[in-house]
Amino acid sequence: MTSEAAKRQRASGRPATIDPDAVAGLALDLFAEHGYENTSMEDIARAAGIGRKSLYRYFASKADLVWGGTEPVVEASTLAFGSFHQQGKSDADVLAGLREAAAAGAAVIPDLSVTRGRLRLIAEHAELTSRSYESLAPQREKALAFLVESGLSDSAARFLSAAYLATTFEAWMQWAAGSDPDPVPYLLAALEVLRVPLEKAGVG
Amino acid sequence: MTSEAAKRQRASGRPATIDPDAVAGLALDLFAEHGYENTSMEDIARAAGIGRKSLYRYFASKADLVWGGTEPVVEASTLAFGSFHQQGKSDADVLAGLREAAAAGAAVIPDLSVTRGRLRLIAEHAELTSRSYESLAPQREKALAFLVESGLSDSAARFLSAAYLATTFEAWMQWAAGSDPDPVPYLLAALEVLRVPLEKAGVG
DNA sequence: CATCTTATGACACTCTGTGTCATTATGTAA
DNA sequence: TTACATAATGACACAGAGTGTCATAAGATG
Repeated sequence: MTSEAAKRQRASGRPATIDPDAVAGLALDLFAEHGYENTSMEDIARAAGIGRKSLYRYFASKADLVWGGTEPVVEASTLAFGSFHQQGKSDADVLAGLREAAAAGAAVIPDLSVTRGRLRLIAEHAELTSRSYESLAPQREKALAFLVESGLSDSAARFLSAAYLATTFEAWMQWAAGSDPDPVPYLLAALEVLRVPLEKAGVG
Repeated sequence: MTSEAAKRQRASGRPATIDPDAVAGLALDLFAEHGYENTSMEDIARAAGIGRKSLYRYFASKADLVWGGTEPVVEASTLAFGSFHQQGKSDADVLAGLREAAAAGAAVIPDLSVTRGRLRLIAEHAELTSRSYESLAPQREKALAFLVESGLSDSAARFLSAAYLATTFEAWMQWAAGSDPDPVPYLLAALEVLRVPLEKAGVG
């Protein structure tokens, strides 16, 4: 039994026999070998030795096999947002908070080569690229909350958080397209195009 | 025969009998009445008095019925980018070019109330919101080309165009959620969060 | 061993999106 | 008027995503 399976273990009842991480990795291998659209959910289930319905119990969609494991990144970013405030820094320098959060998110990724493979697969398929808006929604919410707490108007905070997500995603894509080991310089360069509006205001 | 059908008319052969605009409008009505996911392509085809296959000949996907008619907006934005350069303005003020392009795009929309309805439908369905990345791709390319021509590095231009699209989309969504007649103030406010990096450089 | 909990997968279903192909309608030329 | 070319049309069939139901299997607990 893997650690992932152990996590799902309850006090009683049948324990999980499927390791989601292993299945996702296997799916990524199949996608790399035969192509994303040429690999059906049934193919993946068969290769994993499980049923198609069981596969859907762990992954709500085919895209979830690629977009996945972002919870630790969001969690690390959220912690960075929180500690940034706790350090009593100025609200005027919210951009520094965004930079720290982006870097903190990147820092918790265990295997960057796997992430690079996932991002390249995402870049190659519009169906997966589109998914970014949904998949990054939790990060957007955390950034929005941070910006509102920093004193920005709701409207300005929404604009800035939208730009924050779009630029950092673009940074990750640029990093994935190359071979540089460290994504952080890309993230910092991306955030250079952002600024906090002087009036901190929205429309009007 | 409508003007739209006339546009598709060739020198010879059977002329089109289906008006895509009418079909899309009818589809929007059905979505509003029964909900997006409760309305199948077959329902729409039946209501329009055509076959499902014919419906797919005019609209590549169900989402295309909602995301559609953006070509004039892209065209107007592109023209604004071009005339901005022709006026011999400084490359340093590329943000003004982005503002003009965004406003020019909004100016060519014939019926804003229809656009508001479409955007609200998009806001309510993650499936449609996700589509923004693909649907806005042409605008992203035009903005990217403009920024590169303005002297930005390819990397910085990609970051800025990503932020441009994300913020203007967010502006449209905020406008659609309210009742203000003019979307331009939202667009201008959104672009206030952008800046041109001083070194105009990318990573490194 | 009995029982409870949960994973599992078989079955059936709707819907999206695609491909093929015969048919029909209409404009143009002989 | 008669071919003829062109393109719209829709009938049929199909793969695959995603969902719902339900009987069964398997392991943990008492």
